[in-house]
Amino acid sequence: MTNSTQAHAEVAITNLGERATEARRRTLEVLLRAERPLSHTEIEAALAARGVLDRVTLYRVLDWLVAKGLAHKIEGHDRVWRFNATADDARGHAHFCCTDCSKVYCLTGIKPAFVLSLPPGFRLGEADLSLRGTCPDCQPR
Amino acid sequence: MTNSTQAHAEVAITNLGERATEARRRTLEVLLRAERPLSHTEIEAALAARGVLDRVTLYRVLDWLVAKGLAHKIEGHDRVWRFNATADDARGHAHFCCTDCSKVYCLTGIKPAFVLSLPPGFRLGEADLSLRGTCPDCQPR
DNA sequence: CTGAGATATGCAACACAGTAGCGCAACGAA
DNA sequence: TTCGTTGCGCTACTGTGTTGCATATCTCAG
Repeated sequence: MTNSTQAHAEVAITNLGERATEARRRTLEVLLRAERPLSHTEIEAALAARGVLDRVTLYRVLDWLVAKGLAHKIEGHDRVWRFNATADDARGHAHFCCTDCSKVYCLTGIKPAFVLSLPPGFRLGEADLSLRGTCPDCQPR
Repeated sequence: MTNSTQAHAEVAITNLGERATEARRRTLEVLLRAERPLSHTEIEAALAARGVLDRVTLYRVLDWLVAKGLAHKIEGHDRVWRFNATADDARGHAHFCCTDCSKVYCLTGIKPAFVLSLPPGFRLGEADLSLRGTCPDCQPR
């Protein structure tokens, strides 16, 4: 499992004809292994286990991954970016943000459907549906 | 017009049995007069015309207005809160954020409709639909 | 009217995510 | 090897929002 994720990360990068540097491989690895979007800080912590990566470098690597389409970037309700290895149906799914622990989950099953009646002059690019509530871990039982 | 907005602001506050201080009146006034949600900085600038208000006080006044239901707080894509005098149908409408000038607009006509099939264990609180694109002012003509 | 308690405000200092500039290291092509 | 390009790390900075505490202002009982 561990090794296959490593390999997957490396292949994904080299397939684009890009340099699979240590920083990029390890960062993508962390994202691929996570089952929910991670914040910069969470990624940093995850990486720290095997040697630290500079804070700024991590920001740049994450932006790079997003630019190359290997990751996507979503915003929580705490003014923090979170990152996700891009899945098959990346575009347009909803996100769920726990108001308790503030973890974010991708809800790939839910897509926003809304009446597209923008006022004149507005041109639509993208739409995000973001839900708030409590996640399974934080359910008052 | 100017005076009626002033009066409206004052009445809205005193109607709640709360103290209509200078800071609160003027802040609410600015929000009432704006036709789109304003950021802290924009509000500060608008207030500055008639004497400055402390940055922190403004933050507190805004939170107070939100707590009292006189304003609501939305988040843009730039990690900045924006505030809006609460309209009749405040809950659940969509917001449009211009990717060019990053101004935010309320689209009270559009409400998210989505299939509510949350995975087990998730409990839904609120939902935000946020749209991105270019606003009328920023249309490449 | 006055004084005590509650509430608002202002100031300074802080916390935190994210960014800019710059030098050096690693790579890759000639 | 050399040289240009790309990536990395360090330091310092920006902008938004927050905390703590002292002072000012309001309210209301007496």
